[in-house]
Amino acid sequence: MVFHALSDPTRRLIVERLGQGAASVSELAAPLPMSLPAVVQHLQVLEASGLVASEKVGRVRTCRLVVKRLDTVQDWIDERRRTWERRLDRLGDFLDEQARNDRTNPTNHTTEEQS
Amino acid sequence: MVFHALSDPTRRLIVERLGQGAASVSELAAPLPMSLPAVVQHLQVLEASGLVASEKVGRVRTCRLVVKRLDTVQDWIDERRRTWERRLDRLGDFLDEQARNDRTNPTNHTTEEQS
DNA sequence: CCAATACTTAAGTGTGTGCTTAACCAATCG
DNA sequence: CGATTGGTTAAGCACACACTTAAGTATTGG
Repeated sequence: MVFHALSDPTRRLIVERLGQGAASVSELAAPLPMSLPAVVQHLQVLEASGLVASEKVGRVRTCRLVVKRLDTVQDWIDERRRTWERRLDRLGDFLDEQARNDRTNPTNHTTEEQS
Repeated sequence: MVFHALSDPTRRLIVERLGQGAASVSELAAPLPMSLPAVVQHLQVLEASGLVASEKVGRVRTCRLVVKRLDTVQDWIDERRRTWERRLDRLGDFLDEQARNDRTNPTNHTTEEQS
């Protein structure tokens, strides 16, 4: 749900704001060009995703960023990169092998037995 | 657009698949539980976001992952973390200052002048 | 106690998204 | 050639999404 939560520009703005420290719902809503209920709906999505936590004290709900949750995205990205680099390594191995074959058996680019 | 592109599970699957190397449209579609046009639509979103590039040779379109484009997400995440840590630093400074005041002037937790 | 503040809930609306089927086009194969 | 493969285009449909306004509920300050 984290990717979905971050797919909306308004929600990313809210996350950016919360990166600078906790804030109340109306503080978050103030700079945004939409009604307060709309902001609350965004906050619900963010909270459901685990990116934001909040607690109500008196009549004011204070929201904070759950930085740890950013790992979800980070990890996914990292995994893609790792897979990609492993692929390049294998490609390198393949080319090395080809080069070896070329030296021992020029013009034949496979490893199959000769009949 | 990158965040939006990655918000869909099917598109993330496609990116994961392309992480292991380039693939044709039908290769990408084969394991997915939907029609080929649906997959093509996902590929269009991914291509518009810059995460995927493709070129057609003969009648087969080969798609590849643009790993570099993952930086967009990575950078945003990193920036959030940096902001967060700067905030914690400032909080640390504030607490240090308080501790200093506590030692020189116990019971007064502000820095204002005594009248 | 009354009014203002800080949300909260509910209901409705236009638009976007993910998918479908059907028809089509172009390259390749027997 | 005609059939198959690989992909594209178009139209339509159901549901999700980002909002809105209106009406509520607590909490708090005067």
